[in-house]
Amino acid sequence: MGARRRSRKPLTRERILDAAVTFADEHGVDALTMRKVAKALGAGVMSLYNHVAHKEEMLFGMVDRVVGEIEQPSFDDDWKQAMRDSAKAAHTMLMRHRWAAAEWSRQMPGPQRIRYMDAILRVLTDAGLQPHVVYHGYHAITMHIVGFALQQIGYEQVLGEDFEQMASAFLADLSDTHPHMAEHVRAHLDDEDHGDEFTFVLDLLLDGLERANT
Amino acid sequence: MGARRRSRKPLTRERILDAAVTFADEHGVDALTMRKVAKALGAGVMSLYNHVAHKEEMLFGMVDRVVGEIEQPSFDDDWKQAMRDSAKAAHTMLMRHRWAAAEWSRQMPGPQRIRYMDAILRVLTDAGLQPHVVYHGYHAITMHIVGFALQQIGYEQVLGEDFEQMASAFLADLSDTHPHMAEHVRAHLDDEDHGDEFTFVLDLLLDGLERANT
DNA sequence: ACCTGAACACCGTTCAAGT
DNA sequence: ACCTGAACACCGTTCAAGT
Repeated sequence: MGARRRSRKPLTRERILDAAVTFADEHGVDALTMRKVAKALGAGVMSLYNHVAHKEEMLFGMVDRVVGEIEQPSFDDDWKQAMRDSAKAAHTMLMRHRWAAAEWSRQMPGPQRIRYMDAILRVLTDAGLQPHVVYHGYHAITMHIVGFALQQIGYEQVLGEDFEQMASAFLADLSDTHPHMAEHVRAHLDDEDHGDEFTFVLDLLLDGLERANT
Repeated sequence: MGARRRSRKPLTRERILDAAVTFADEHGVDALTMRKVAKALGAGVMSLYNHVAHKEEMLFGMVDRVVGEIEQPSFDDDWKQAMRDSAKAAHTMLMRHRWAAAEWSRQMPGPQRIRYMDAILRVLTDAGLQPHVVYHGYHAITMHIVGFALQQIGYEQVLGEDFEQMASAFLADLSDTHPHMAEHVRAHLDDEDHGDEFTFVLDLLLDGLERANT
């Protein structure tokens, strides 16, 4: 132990994306730096540029790489169940790579995301939904997946701060001026039943799509 | 004309946020720099720090400022119509300030956003929806608003690039390997009926909430 | 073909000094 | 109380040089 250089293997786009994803998982995407990725690989900064065009393109590759971790939906199951499982898998991935949801919404689709989209569109099409319902459904579902992850991550981030005492003072203030908001925050705090909010809203969408098809 | 210093008025948080929003609207949030905001105001960089804590806090203020531009929903109309109008107003704002949707999902709610949330929660509550439906409904609706804006902005950004010729080459490739995806892209390109996708999915949600209430 | 250090043109922010 | 320039510790990326 104690060796400084990380590896003798040659640098690769693959290895760079790996290191970058690991770093972002651990330290957040804001702390992600070309210099730090290089260091994690025991290479000079400029060596990275032989395999990625620039930082933004590296981020593009990173998102696409983690999207590839989502397992494909089943084409045999009940379509709604297949969608629920696939959405859940996507959600789990976005919670594992907490930077990925924001980046997903910033970057263009790469090969893995195109493959993912194609699979979802196929499930909806095979379910017998009309083209315009498939079209809207695809957007509604992916929006829900990414949007929900973004919101949950933001919410959990707040919880990480000086929350316990802040919350009650905040609620006291709020109760006078914004009663509905205060009630909503309270509901968040006693996080009881809404444990499966993700599925609740997803089902709202799936049922809605089914009904819109008639 | 030709005066370099922008103004003799003293620096204010208000004026700083104004300048920053205007700059971000024009040049995008990536190009937004403390130095450039200062220059736009004819002030030294460090003067900004007398009124905002740091760049991140300035961005927080910027989002909250533009959220304040969304007009409050009506409490008299049919609740669904009120929600549709309010969602439309929010969407229009997010299209006017194209950086705002991404920032909305990154920043904590400020005073204006709390006021906005409270109003929406009130509409849903007054509609007679059960607490857990209000709770889920609020999230589903705001998720749709922000998520839709993010997706539309991303999509329009792609269109701005070397698209016309790229699209057909891209489609040819795609048709073989990802037929459903190719079909979806084609549907996007003939942007016919889906003109009101935003409302279509929103109505899916509103109807779903109503039904979930029984 | 791949790797790299030096250098450039930027950043956000600290600090100490001004009024 | 507000303003500011100089300085610090970083960035991403260009370039020219190495193998």
